[in-house]
Amino acid sequence: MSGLVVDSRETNSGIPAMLRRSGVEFVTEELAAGDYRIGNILIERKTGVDLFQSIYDGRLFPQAELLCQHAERPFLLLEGDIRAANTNMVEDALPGAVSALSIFWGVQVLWMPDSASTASLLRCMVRHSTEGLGYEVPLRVKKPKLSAAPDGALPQFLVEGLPGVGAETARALLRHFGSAKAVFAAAPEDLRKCAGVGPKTASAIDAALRHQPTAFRSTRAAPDR
Amino acid sequence: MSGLVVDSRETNSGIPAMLRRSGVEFVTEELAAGDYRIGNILIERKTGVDLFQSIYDGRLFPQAELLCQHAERPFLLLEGDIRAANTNMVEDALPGAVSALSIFWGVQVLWMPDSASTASLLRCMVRHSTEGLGYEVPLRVKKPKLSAAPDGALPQFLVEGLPGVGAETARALLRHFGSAKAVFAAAPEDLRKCAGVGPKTASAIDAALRHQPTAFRSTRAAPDR
DNA sequence: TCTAACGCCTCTTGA
DNA sequence: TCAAGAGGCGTTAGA
Ligand SMILES: [Mg+2]
Ligand SMILES: [Mg+2]
Repeated sequence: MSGLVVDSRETNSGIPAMLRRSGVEFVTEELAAGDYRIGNILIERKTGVDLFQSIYDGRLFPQAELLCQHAERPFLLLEGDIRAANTNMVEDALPGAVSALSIFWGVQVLWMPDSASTASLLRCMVRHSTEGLGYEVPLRVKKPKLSAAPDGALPQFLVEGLPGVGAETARALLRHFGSAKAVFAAAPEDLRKCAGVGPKTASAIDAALRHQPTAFRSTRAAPDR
Repeated sequence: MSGLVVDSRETNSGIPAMLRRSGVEFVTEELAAGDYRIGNILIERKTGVDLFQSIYDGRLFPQAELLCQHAERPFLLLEGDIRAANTNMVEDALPGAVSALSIFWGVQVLWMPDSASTASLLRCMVRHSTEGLGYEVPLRVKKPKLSAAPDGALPQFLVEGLPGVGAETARALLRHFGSAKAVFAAAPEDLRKCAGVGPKTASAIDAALRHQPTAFRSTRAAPDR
């Protein structure tokens, strides 16, 4: 996917320089909307002062509008101590603005404490959207290791993966059927014979085991669009 | 449209109380995913500590997956000085997580400085999504397009419980055998036909599935001695 | 999340 | 066809 484009007016924020220093490649252009573009992502960066100024003179929503016209995934990236910048507006101005931006325009509103963090975030977003994460994310983490785990740890862990099955039920199932393999092979009627498994859990288990997945979320490579 | 539903476990955050005080109506339920639901919007709220804890024990992405399964518009609402909560993790973990959630899961990430602002934000979101802004805005909603949540998460989760099997191998096994049930029923020789499974992994898997545990570590009752 | 270390798998080589 | 070795990839652990 396409790389990073930085709006020429962002130069004096110091962020482009930080990006360059950390080896991020980008081109500088005058963007019609937003400050940073990464593929279909378009980011408007604002300090607290910028933000309240925009709210004050009614430019915030038109700007969001513009952002939406130029990209599918609009972001507002707030930077620094936002609340301190609100000198003469009601407290609810911030939540109100964020709510409207997110609900009506689909704008994501992020916050970073300073411009160095903003640069890190941009660096990450560029990497993720051009190269992906580099691996598929594991859904199950902290497995009991085979050696030096108590006798029933691994089978219990396996069986606990079933929907509606926690530690108690997992043990009950294992006692009843003997092994994880047997549990996984059991018919729903037989599962129900085990304490803690009712009709709902039994059919959820059966469905989970039989389900033939067709698609997995991929994080290894850059997302398509 | 529909009103606000609050997860019962959010009660002690103080936010439901604030909402009630400011006259927002809501019902309390145990939500399967997320903390607040407004129509097709589902919001998971996290403080900095929550966030890093979730990253640390690998629950963040599975949670995001769940969020995506339960709503068309998944939100992550970060609260407070997030970065300050990162005590012992690589600095890039925060931007990395935010970027990944947004890019790969299509989660809309928002930020509010504190829980009072969160309450205001929720109040605004309820109002905005049920009544509109209340005044005329140049409205051009462009929905961020979310790819439909893939259906492989649960089977992958189950199969990943096997020793030596991570995200990659779990998917390979599921593609090869079709369902978790089939994977768990497979003979070691057949497991080996699958990329990523050699003799060691195959027999470790077989052993884990066949093993008949005799003892479980019990924490329910006081230890015997 | 990222980073680093480790272990396993696969493929190639060579006989 | 088999055995051995190098290299790459995937899994794990730790922060
Ligand atoms: Mg700007
Ligand atoms: Mg929460």
